[in-house]
Amino acid sequence: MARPSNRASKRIPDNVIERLPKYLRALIRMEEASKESVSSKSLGDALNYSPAQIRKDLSYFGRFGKRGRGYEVKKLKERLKSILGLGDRQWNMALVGVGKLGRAILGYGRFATQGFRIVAAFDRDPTLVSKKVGSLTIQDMGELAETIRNREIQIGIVAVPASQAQEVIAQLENAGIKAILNYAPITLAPQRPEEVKIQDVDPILQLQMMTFFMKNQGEPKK
Amino acid sequence: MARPSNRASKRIPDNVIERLPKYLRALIRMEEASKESVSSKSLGDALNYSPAQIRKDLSYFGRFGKRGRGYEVKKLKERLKSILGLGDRQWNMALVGVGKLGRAILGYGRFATQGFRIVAAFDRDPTLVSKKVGSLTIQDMGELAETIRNREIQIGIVAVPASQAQEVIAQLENAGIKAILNYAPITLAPQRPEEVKIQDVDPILQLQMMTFFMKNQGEPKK
DNA sequence: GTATGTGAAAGTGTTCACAGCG
DNA sequence: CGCTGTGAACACTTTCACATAC
Repeated sequence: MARPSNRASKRIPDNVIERLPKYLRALIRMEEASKESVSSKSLGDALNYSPAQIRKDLSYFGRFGKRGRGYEVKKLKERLKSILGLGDRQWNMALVGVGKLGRAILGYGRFATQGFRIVAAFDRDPTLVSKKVGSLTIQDMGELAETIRNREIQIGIVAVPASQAQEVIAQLENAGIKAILNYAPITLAPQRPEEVKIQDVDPILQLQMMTFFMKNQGEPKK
Repeated sequence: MARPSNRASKRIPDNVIERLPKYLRALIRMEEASKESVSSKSLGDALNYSPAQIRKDLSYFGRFGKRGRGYEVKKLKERLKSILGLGDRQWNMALVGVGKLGRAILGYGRFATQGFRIVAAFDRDPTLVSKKVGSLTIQDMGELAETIRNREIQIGIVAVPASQAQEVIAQLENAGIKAILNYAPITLAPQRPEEVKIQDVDPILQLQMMTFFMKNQGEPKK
C-alpha cells in the first residue's frame, strides 16, 4: 500500500470532497493570473466559503500552508490534483446515447482539457451505428462491455432517454464501470450502490430549486 | 396573503429544497406509469432516500399523506409543483453568450417542457448580433437591462467564457435578475448574495468528485 | 506580526421510534 | 393494522478561538 498519509486516516465527509474541485478550479485561475500565494481568507472570499472551512477541509489531507504566509498556489493546486486522482493521468469515458444531447456532450471541449477523454460512443439505433461523429465511430450496444475493458474506460456518460437509462446503467455496471455521469432526467438505482458513483446532471433540478425562492416574484399573470 | 400553511413557519433547510425537485421528477414518472399512490418507503427506494427523510421533508409544508395508505401521486405532485413555484406559470429566461455552448442550451428541449422558456439571447460579439438562432434574434448586451424588464425575464443563463462571467452577472443583477444558471467554469460572486441565487452547472466538478473515489483504479500506466 | 492547523463548542441535519389517525 | 407525522436522540458539519510555527 502506498506511503501512509500524514493524517491518521479519518473518514472524509462527502461535503469536503464536493468542495475540493472548486478549490482546484479557483487555484487554476489564480495561477493563470500569476498569483503565487493565497490565504484561506482570500480563497474563501473567491468561493463564498469561510476561511476556517477551507483550512479544516485541507487539514484532512495534510498541512500544505505556511503559518503567517498562506498557501503556495502552484503547490496546493498540484496537491489537490493528486488528491482528486487527476495527477498526471487521463480518464477514459464512454458515451451512451448519441442523440442531440450526446452530440453536444461530444462537442464540449472542456472535458479534454481537464484530462477526461471520450474514447467511445454507443447507440442502440442501428441507423446510427458505424456512422462517424468527429473522430469517433458510433458502436453497437453489443460491443459495450468488450470495448470498456479493452480501452480501459473507467467512466460512463448516460445520454439516453429516461425510459432507457435504467437498463443502460445496468449494462455499464456489468461491464465494470465505477462512475457514471447521468444526463437522463431520472434518479438511477445502481445494482451495487456502495461501489458505483453516480452524478446527475440536470439543470432543470437546479432551476426548480431557485424558483422555490422566487415564487412570489415576476410574471404574476397566468 | 394566501391561505396560511398548516405548518408554523420554520426555516426550511436548503437540503430539503434540493430534494424536492427530485421528488417531483419521480412523481411525474410514476404518474406517467399510472401509479396512483405511493408510500414514503417506495418513493425512498426509487430515490435512495430513507422513508423518514421523505416524510420529514414533506412535513415542512403540510400533511399530504393518508395514514395507513401513503400519498396520492397526482395530488402530491401538484402540491410540490406549487411549493416550488411551478404551479400554472412559466418562467422566462435570458441567455447570455451564444457560442457553441449557448447554442446547445438553446437547443435543449426540456427547458420548455418544464415551464422554462428562453425568450432572449445576448452576445457581445457584433458579428453575431441581429443574427437569428431558431426563433430568437441575438441582441446586443446594451439592450440587456431593458429587455429583461420589458419581457419580464426572471432568470439569467450565463454561457460566456470564465473571463467574462463576473462582469455578466453584475449586469444581470443590475437589471434585476434574481436567479442565475451559470455554465461558466468559475465561482461567481454576486453583489447581493442574500438576494441572488446562483446555481453552477459544471460536469467537470462532478467528474472530479468521482475520480477522488476511483483514484486507485484503472489505467495505471503513464 | 500573521495566518495556519486543530480540538472543542455550536449549529444543522438525519434517523429513530412511536403516538395517532385512517 | 399500516403508514404517516413528529418530537427527541443521534450523527454530522461548521465555526470558534487560540496555541503554534514561520
